[in-house]
Amino acid sequence: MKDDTPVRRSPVSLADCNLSRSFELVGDRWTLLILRSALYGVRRFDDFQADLDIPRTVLSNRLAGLVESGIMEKRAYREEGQRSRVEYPLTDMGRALMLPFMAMTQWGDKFLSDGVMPLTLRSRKTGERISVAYTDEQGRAVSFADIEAVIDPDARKRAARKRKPAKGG
Amino acid sequence: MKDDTPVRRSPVSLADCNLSRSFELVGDRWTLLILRSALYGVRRFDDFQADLDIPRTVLSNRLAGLVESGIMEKRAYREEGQRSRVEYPLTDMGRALMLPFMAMTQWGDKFLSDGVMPLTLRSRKTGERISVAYTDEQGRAVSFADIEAVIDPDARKRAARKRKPAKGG
DNA sequence: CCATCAGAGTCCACAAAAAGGACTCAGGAC
DNA sequence: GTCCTGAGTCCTTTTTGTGGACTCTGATGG
Repeated sequence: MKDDTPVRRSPVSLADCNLSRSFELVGDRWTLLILRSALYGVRRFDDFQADLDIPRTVLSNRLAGLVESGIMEKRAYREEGQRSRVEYPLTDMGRALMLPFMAMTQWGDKFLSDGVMPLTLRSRKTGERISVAYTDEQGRAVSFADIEAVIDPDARKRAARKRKPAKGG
Repeated sequence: MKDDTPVRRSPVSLADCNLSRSFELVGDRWTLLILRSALYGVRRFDDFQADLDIPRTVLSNRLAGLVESGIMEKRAYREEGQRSRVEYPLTDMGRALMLPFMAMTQWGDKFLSDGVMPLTLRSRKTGERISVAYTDEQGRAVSFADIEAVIDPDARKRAARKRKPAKGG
């Protein structure tokens, strides 16, 4: 973001930063791996457990947290002549994590993969390879070099006003 | 990715998945926060420490890991008439994390923010707001609904061949 | 009606990692 | 020589994770 100016502190406080807030919900090794499996389609307790070889206590805690955050849902399901069981499908909020996760996958593809990519995206219509990139308002890709960050120094105040609009919002 | 087929296991093993490999390097709460500060421009040990209020032992360990991964660099710097000290700038590999991190920020903006965004991106040329999105090969934005995932079942084998090309690569 | 099975957990003992604070070490400046 | 600052290390306490056994529930089957 900066090239030679010495930055001593992040310009956005941890409490106001939507990135660090995201990390509070999903920024934990097991949570990230659970979400990876979930985005691949896994939904059931024992399937997560076997897929990731995660301790059952940890899985139980993480799933509860993800449900509380609204990223997953806890729901009963019933297979043919089976009794009712529980599954953990992603909500819209959870499915929206596909974009950052694919951006991260792309990063891994580039820097960690020997050039082999087990998972790629393609267009249903044209079959073209799809990637994640910066785009402008017309939906045209923009190179990283042409981008600058904008910090809104009043974000904290405006957030406070939004939360209790009685006091002047 | 799937809508009603029951998926029992991830189609890509943890060892082959470039997403889970990425998480091995950066998928830890403190590591993610250190990288956030680094992308904001922070570089020095005590600055990271104060910015994040991170225990010094943890910071020390994490920075060593990030240097070993090639995400950060450990380098001496010298200010005007000061003695030489150490800084931790991001490498190209580290700076490339801006894309997944901005994708994650966008997710936080949408789901966690009350609509307030302290950090946004804009085009240096046109001033337009920049966002992160799926794009096709011509650099045109594509909606999520038009995308499908493609799994390469031979990725594991091809990766092995790439790593020791003497045996037939 | 009793035993069995599978999914979805909980409980407990042990190990690893994080938190917090004091301490060290190096090299200029005073 | 003494002070100061940046960049760590060391040590103790607390928290979290790990791994395995155990529980609970409701269908199935003999």
